[in-house]
Amino acid sequence: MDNSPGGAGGGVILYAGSSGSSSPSPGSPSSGYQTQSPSSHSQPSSPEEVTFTEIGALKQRAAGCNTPSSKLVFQFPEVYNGPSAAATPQHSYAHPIAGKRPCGFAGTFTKTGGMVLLCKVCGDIASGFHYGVHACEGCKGFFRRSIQQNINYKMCVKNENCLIMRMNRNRCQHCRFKKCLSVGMSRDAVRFGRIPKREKQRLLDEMQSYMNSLNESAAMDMESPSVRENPTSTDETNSKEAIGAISRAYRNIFTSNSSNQEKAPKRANVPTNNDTSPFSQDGSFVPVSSHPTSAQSYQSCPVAPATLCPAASNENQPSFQNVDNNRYSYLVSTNQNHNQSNATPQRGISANPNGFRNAGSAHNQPSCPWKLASGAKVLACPLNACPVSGAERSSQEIWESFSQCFTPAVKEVVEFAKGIPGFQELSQQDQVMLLKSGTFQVLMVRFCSLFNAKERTVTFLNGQTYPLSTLRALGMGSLLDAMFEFSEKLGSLGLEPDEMALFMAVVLVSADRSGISDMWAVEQLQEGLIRALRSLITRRRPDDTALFPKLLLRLPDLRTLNNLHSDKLLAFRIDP
Amino acid sequence: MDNSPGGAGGGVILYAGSSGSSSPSPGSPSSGYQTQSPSSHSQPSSPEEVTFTEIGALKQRAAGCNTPSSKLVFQFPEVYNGPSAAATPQHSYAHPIAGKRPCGFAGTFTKTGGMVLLCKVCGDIASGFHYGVHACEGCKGFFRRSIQQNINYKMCVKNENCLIMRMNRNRCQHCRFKKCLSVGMSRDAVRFGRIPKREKQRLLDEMQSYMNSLNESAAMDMESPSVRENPTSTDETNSKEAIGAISRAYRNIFTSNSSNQEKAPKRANVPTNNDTSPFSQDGSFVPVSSHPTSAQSYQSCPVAPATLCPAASNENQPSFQNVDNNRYSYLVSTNQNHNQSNATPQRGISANPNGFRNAGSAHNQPSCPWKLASGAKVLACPLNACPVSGAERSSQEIWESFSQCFTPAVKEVVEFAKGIPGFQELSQQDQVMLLKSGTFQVLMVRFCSLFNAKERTVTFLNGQTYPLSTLRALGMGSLLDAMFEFSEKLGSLGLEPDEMALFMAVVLVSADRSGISDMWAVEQLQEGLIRALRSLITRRRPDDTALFPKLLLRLPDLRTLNNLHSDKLLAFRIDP
DNA sequence: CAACTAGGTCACTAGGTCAG
DNA sequence: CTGACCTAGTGACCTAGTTG
Repeated sequence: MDNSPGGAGGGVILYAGSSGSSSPSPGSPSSGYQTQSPSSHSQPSSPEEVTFTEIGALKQRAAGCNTPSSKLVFQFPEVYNGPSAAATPQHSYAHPIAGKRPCGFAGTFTKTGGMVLLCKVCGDIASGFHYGVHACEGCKGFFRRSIQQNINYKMCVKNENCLIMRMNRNRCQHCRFKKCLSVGMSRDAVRFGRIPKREKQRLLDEMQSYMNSLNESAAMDMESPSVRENPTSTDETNSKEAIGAISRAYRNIFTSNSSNQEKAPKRANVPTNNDTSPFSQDGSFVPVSSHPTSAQSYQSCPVAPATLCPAASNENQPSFQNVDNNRYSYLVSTNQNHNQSNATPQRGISANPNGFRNAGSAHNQPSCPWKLASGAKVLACPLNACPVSGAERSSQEIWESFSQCFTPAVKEVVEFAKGIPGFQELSQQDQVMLLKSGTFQVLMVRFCSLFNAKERTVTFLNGQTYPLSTLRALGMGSLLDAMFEFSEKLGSLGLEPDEMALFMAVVLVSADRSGISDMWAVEQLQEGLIRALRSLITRRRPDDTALFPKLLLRLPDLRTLNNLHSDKLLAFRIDP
Repeated sequence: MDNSPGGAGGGVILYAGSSGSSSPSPGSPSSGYQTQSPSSHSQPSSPEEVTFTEIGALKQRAAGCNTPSSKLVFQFPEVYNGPSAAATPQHSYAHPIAGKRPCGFAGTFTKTGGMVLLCKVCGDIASGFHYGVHACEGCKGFFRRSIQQNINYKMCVKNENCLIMRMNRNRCQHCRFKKCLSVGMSRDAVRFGRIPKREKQRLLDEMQSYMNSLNESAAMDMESPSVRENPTSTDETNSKEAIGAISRAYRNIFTSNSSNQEKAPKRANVPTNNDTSPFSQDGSFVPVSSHPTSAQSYQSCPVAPATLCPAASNENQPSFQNVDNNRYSYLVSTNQNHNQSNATPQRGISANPNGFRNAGSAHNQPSCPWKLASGAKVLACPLNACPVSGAERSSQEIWESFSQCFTPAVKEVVEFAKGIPGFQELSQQDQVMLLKSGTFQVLMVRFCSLFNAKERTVTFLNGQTYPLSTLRALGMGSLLDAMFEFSEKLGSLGLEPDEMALFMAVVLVSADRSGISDMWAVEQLQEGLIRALRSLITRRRPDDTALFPKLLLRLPDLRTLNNLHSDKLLAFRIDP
């Protein structure tokens, strides 16, 4: 059973904060269920607080941190304090519901304790351990019906490797059932009765260590990374070496599927969809984070969180800064495959387009914040799975799922940065600062091709392509236009992959300087990279002397985009 | 969580009357919808009629209903208690779903407890939550076909901003599909299974608070006045008498300056408008609040919701839109003092940069400058003195001053109603109910000339004229467009003052029927008025047999406008 | 007993149909 | 092509039953 990383059965773990906020997730079982005993029902129903996920909340809190430098780690919820240790008692939330849990976590998972388990099949919030696996009510019911009636679903219309996520789990029964089996669902694996303490403890321990590792790794990714490979070292690498190293990093990280992206982002309208997914299939994603689930990621993520959002940097206000950082948004990564509904409506199933998985909650959507008419929320960021969210989703949910979408992309940027000769020689703090203010810009460059200036369309991560007019109608105004403009300009330069890679490196080290402690080192690095870029370009196109300066002129544009983007994000976060 | 905006996704809410019966929804799926047992119906007074009929369409569906004839009405909720009288019960819903509402409402309509949701795309009655949005069978099917077949509709022949309404939804596929996307329809947003209780409860709560707020404000204005004088008497007035009386009331009340208005608002460019009075100014538009219907708005949509009046923007939510708005420059209004910093940056008084003409004097609106920058609030209703309020004013203040603006207009409608032969014969409660649901519609007709379709401008009460484009930039989208469209249509009919007066009377008595205790009396009154209207028109233009039906076809449009308007208002009230 | 889950229920919806 | 209806599912909740 469990394969899951998590061990216990395998659900993906998400921690919830305690606070009360609430978000129940949409699909989640929310309160109801779990709730404790029936008796407890008495309570008002759900208190809202039950929330699980609170991601949002966490996020926020995380935001609070100021420490720029450090880690972006977040704090976790109280929950974790001491991990192993005695701990648990810690959080005692006052939570109503929670209240009842004796120990901290204990009990609960699901709700209160602080953590939430995700369905191993689709990533929605699990309502319990069903048929040997942590699964949501939907997958539980689906599996039940499947075996009870011994249904033979009709063949998958695609390649039998549909990625099953909450939002698309109903599109391919064949693959859904297959996924159920693959994650270990079985009538033979049924477990009744209360969870043995032993197992519970094990789960907790795992979570803890998981959390710890997350923190560490995250932090590491940014900070200490230096350690690892590529000790390229010398800061004096010459241009050729730098070019080679950067191109390699670019290729390995952004282009390969390793992560999960597809390669080159396709250009927007790509009609074809190939099927896609390079991603591993299922599990794939999930693990994306290696563990992590997204949820956390944010928080923790060291990476991400902070990093991104560069935007903030510009602002003066500190406070906002943090805010922004956390909220970053982003464009996605890649892989897209395209199949989208609108765009390519081909039938039902889409593959999952995005490679991002959705972890939990909600459905999808996400991204850039815009709202629409009635209750829909627009977060039309290409990184998002879908530009508009139904009204039924809370802002938190949307944010959450959005963040799941962009987290992988952010991590890749971090990896890419580590591949830049000399980057790891900077102090950890400075590395973090540059990433904070430059991630968005790097992503903008990277995903430039998602914006098809000619066709006036934008392809989202999930592969869906929307006409600019539509998005604009959704309220995406200036930012979108600015992105298009930028993409058009950059695209017209016709850069080769290696040139693009180098340019991205330049962009990163040219990011906002505020907060940099060793300015000189950064500038040296920048100079070297710019030199390399010029040499590469000049060498390749001796006649086109204008290209290099044109490229540099894109930097101010990126800065502006960064600001616009930050504003939007901030706005969304504050007032979704 | 969910967000909100609509709660559940956002449909527009309509309350249905109690009874249960019927109706239901057209397309409804079988099972579900409906209702409860008849038994429960017990309640209320109103007989069953739940009809919403919007004239046309609804009718059909509505067929079930009993009330045959007429009405277009929808029902209102119980919400209103009687103002005056003791009567109404309040609604406290005990359980949402439950069948019985303590009060009047009882029946359930569609899903949620007692209310009917409107399609977010076209405003028709929604058959459920499809593709993430409350939608009617038509839009659901249209969207399904669109994505399944990946249809690329041919370009809009107009400006790609066709207003999609039930009546014209099939006129432009391009815009209809666009609207579907903009309201959030997506294959990724599909939700299966039953509605989580929590969500349902939330929806109900929202409705309730909405209703309450409506009651307060609306009720107030209307209630008391109705009572008095003029026992006109006979209910049997013949057409001529009725015509005479109504024309007189129209002339005395709407045309004269008696009230206090300032003089004629200028007509901005209003070309034609016959006679018309310049309305008094003040009162104008608004108030819709009366009640209406739809409520919901979910929370507002943030974005663009657009519709009407009130667009709100405020600090809190800055969604992108706001952001955009912020960048908007202000226009200022006029005379007023401006003191705000943001507001009028430019010189002190600025002329109006944008072309607005300023006519009148000002009123009070303190800040009219639209600034939108930081906290500006937009409440761009023609009845308002100024479309935008500075951030320094609280929502409450804005609401209050706005209410001062429209109160006179509302009172005039009440006076006019009293002048309608037979109106005062109705019970006080029924008078109030009709006024609640019909005041906005009457005002819409009355102030039709404020909308200059040719010039594409809107003249506010205070005499200022603004171009449509400017208002649209402030976030007033669909409602404004809908109002323009309506004005254009009505204006093209070229009614004479007396015809207009009679039409207004018909509009009033044709308003939402919910909550009416003596339906028969109302219907009789309506019949008589319609007869009078037909006779007047026919007599005057024997050749134009199409005019009368055309006029009646405006009623559904008014209903739609009422809904749109209510949404906006609600949105503003909930989230200014 | 209390903590849990398999199954049952039935409130709901995606899609298919086919008359209009 | 549109949209009223119908059917096969879906999944939120509940409860009987299991286990510590």
